[in-house]
Amino acid sequence: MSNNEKMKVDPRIKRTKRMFKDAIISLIQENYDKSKLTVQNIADRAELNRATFYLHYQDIDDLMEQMIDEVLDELNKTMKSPSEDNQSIKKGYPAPRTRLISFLEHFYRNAGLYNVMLENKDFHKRVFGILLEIVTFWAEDRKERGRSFQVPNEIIASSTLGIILWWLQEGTPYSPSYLANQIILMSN
Amino acid sequence: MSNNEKMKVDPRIKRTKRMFKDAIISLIQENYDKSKLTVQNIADRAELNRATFYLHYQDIDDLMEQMIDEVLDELNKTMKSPSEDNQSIKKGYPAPRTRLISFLEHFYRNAGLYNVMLENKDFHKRVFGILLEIVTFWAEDRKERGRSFQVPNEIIASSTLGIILWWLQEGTPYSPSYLANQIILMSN
DNA sequence: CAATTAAACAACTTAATGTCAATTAAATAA
DNA sequence: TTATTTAATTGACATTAAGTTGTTTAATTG
Repeated sequence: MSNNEKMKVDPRIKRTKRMFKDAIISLIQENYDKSKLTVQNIADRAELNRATFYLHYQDIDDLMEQMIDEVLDELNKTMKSPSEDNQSIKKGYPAPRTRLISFLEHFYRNAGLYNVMLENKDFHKRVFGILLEIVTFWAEDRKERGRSFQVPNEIIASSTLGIILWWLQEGTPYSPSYLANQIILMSN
Repeated sequence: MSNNEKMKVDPRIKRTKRMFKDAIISLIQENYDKSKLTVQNIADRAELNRATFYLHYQDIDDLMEQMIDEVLDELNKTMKSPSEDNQSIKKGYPAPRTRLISFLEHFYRNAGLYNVMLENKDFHKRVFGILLEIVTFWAEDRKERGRSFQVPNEIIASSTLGIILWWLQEGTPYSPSYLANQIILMSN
């Protein structure tokens, strides 16, 4: 049985990991100074022993990576299920906008977490990859309708990511659908 | 006499600081793992004593900050002088594009450094501020010519920054002027 | 209940930080 | 050129964090 399957996992482990994750997020959000995060700090905030940390993670980076994997799994799920049983493929062209909105909504819901994690270069790259897929799909859609772009997909994806970064930074001042409109507007 | 004036600075200090800066840049560029940068590493690479580091900097963050200040001073200089004694103000409207190009050229010349430093949140914000100025100036220019925008300046500035980030990440695949064209194209 | 496994805790090793005093070497001004 | 100033070197030391280990306590599961 692959360890990908949902194995029954000891509830103590679930709880412990949840506590470490919550701890690091709250610390980063108030401290703002990731360079002076220590394992001791995290353990203190989680109200767990420092040694327990090493039972689950190699080091702080490892904790971050696991959090990244989780949230990206969730993002991928969000992106796949609701846009495919939508009208998207069947009706033809409301797809791109819907897809972008559900993407943005996921960011909106997890703004605090994303705002922290997008500073991580690796995470940044992976989000860019997902965005590039969206934009490519979108460009093909336009092509079919005879209105192809002059601007490379990478440029559109990276500018969209830039906007999202700023939006999170500023505390998500606009709604996901307004932002989606602005983004679509810019790419025309 | 203000310490703002160019004081004669001991050439030993200049050399030492230069060596620490070069050291940290080269380390980050190969390691890619800023979290495990140590003062000892930096001193080793600089071929200087670790204690000498503390003669000039509080800690690694302080070194980074000083580098940021320097490069932004330079950027500001680049932005001011050449666009103001150009045809810009006199002739009226070749300004915005010229301004953007000289901005991008500065990034192009210092690509390695910027690519490292843009991971720094503070630096990122300051660059965004400069870009916002450029974009605002640019929007006013359009207004005068009766073609105002529907998209907020912040959106344009952040998407431009997103493009620049990606461009640096990929090793500056396009020329500054090509990129400037793409950016201007997108904002229409 | 019995076996298993996680968490707590204390003790310890290693590595990095930050500071200091004494000395050497380089730059500059008289 | 010499004297003076100031930077850099060096080794040492105290402090703090990182990791690891062995043992005890407590929760989970069959």
